[in-house]
Amino acid sequence: MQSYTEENYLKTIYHLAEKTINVQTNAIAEQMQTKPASVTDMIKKLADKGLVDYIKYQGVTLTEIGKNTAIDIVRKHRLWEVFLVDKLNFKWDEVHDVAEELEHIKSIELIERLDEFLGFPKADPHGDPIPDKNGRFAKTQFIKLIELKIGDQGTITGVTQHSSAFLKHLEKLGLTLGKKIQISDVTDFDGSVEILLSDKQVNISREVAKHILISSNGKN
Amino acid sequence: MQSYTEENYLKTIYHLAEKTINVQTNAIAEQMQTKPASVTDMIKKLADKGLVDYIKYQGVTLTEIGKNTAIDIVRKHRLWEVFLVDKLNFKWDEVHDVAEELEHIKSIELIERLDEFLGFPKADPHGDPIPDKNGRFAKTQFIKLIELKIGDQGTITGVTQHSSAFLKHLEKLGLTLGKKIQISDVTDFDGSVEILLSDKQVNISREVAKHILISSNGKN
DNA sequence: AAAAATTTTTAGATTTACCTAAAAATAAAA
DNA sequence: TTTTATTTTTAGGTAAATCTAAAAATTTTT
Ligand SMILES: [Mn+2]
Ligand SMILES: [Mn+2]
Ligand SMILES: [Mn+2]
Ligand SMILES: [Mn+2]
Repeated sequence: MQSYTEENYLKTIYHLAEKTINVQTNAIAEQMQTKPASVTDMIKKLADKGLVDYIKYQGVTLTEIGKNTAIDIVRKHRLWEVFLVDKLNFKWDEVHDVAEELEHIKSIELIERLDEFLGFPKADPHGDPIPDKNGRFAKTQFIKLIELKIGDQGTITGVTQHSSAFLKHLEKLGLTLGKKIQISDVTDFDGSVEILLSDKQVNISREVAKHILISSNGKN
Repeated sequence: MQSYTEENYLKTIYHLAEKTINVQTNAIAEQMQTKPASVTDMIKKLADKGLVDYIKYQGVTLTEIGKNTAIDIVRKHRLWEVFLVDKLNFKWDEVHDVAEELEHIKSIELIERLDEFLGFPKADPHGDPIPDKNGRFAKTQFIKLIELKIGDQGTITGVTQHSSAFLKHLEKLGLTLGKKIQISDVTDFDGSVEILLSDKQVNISREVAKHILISSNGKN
């Protein structure tokens, strides 16, 4: 059984490991809003428990057990987010912090029944895949909106930024999950992108375009 | 903002205060499954925070703020219990431990929306009243089944014991909330009570009868 | 290959929530 | 009203998760 804190470390390491093989102490510290010295302490503890492999100065990787534990926490987090949005009518930008707490409730029965109650959803309100009870989920192969060319079409299926400010911004522009879009122009000056929606046309900054994921329906 | 632990102490003191004015250190320790010395430490801390009034060797009482905080935790606990039973199909004997964790999730918005989602229930699966968002609830005036006389009728509306063993036992006997009963006999030998249900007749021990609450529909 | 910069670890403290053992206060019995 | 029993508090310590400051290792630059 892991503590609330250990679980948060495992989840953070899991997400960071999606970018780099060996996860660095400083990266964990930044993500967890703590100090590198504290991270070193915790890494040693997790290594003792067999949840991470650790070589001094070389960063950490999750062991099989550590990875499974992390995936289970991610599963809980995303299922609770679905609950909050689908059942309690929260907006997609309001659910993260509460799910951050709910993900630590320890009851296998609870989460399996919640999964069933929600109809075994495949993705959370931000388009992220929800692992099943065996930890399996489809590795979604999305393309970043920023990488699309003029004329390309697709459907918004995810975001890589979960801050309330960012999500509210998308909401206001009408860029929500499931919306079909087409790139109508890319500005030379600042790289901002002009997007054609069914009813209107919106302009988004390069920065925003970086964090939107598109499932492409083929070129043009 | 209180810690998980402080909240549990406040809730325990609140429940104990329903029996005695001044709550004793040892009573808290027993309820919290901890040592009296630890209780003294925590009491001092709660007193410093203005959540309890405390005189050395004289026990504690909740301040207005402390009481409101406790009631809010009780509200959360009971609402989550309703959720688990009504929405996730848990049995009434399976919900306590999970609710014990869920009650500490800190989000006013969450609990208000949950309340609404559940249809503003007035009582939890054990018949205990659910405080509204202002902390108000009807002081239910139930009588213990053990106090009924032969011929008395009533409806089961609560229990004063939440252990799984006890609740499963009641379930098996068909003694669930809302059931109408009539006392058909009280055994001299061991004080056990014979109860008439709509369809059958069951015999319960004195000990069981002590923990069932009845809303009486008048004598005989 | 040194020097400089960055990253990471150690050393030593702090805070929270516990504990045991012993002392002090209060309540009950003789 | 002593003596005895019970309750409660203090004293001193532990473990988890932090922190700051300084030392050590690694990486990058010159
Ligand atoms: Mn978390
Ligand atoms: Mn999400
Ligand atoms: Mn609790
Ligand atoms: Mn209950």
